[in-house]
Amino acid sequence: MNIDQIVRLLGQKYGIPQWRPHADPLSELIQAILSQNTSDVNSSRAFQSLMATFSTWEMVAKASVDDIAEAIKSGGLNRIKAERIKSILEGILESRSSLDLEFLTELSIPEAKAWLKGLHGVGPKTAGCVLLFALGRPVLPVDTHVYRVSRRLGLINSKASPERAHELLEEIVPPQAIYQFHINILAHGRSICRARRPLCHDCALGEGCPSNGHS
DNA sequence: TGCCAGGCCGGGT
DNA sequence: ACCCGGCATGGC
Repeated sequence: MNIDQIVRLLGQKYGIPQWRPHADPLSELIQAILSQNTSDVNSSRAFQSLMATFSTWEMVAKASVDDIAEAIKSGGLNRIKAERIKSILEGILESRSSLDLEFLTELSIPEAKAWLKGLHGVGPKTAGCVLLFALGRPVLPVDTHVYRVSRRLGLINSKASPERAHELLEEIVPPQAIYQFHINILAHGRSICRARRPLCHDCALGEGCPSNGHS
């Protein structure tokens, strides 16, 4: 089963998500950091609380780690995330002199990704979220669902590391299909395809799911 | 109750 | 190049 068939089957099962602009790149970055290894209920509460506590990102940059950690407490991992958010905002202010990441649109995808990953606490998944959701670039954020389900479907070698999965999947998935692939793989991974093992018997991507018949 | 959630870093092999 | 512990709250 090739990538085009999988994209089509996912589309039949979950619909074709319509592209819509998300947040500005800096807000997307903060949201992505808060979502790291955290349920979306907890992380979105933390983001709302952060916005409600501080009126601007400049205020967050000047706040103490303790105060930021308190504001995002409901998200979990709050101490380490508060340190990362503060140091990232301070770093952007120092290097760019304003808290604005729109300049990333002028960079190539590899350049923009490298710049983001240079920030402490920003890995491939977080950088990918900023590039795809805020800037509309054809980059695939490989989170646990994308990683696990892609291996289950046989799209990539089950032994590939998460880092390697990023490279492999970006070669496989057509740029124009990345957004819907990401959205629908998450839908599939959150509902049906939840088991951690690489293959299973109940992963039903319609009749053609290659995971059918495995145990 | 115990396990897990849209990662990433630092230290060890 | 991998592997692993740490980080921490809220939901089920």
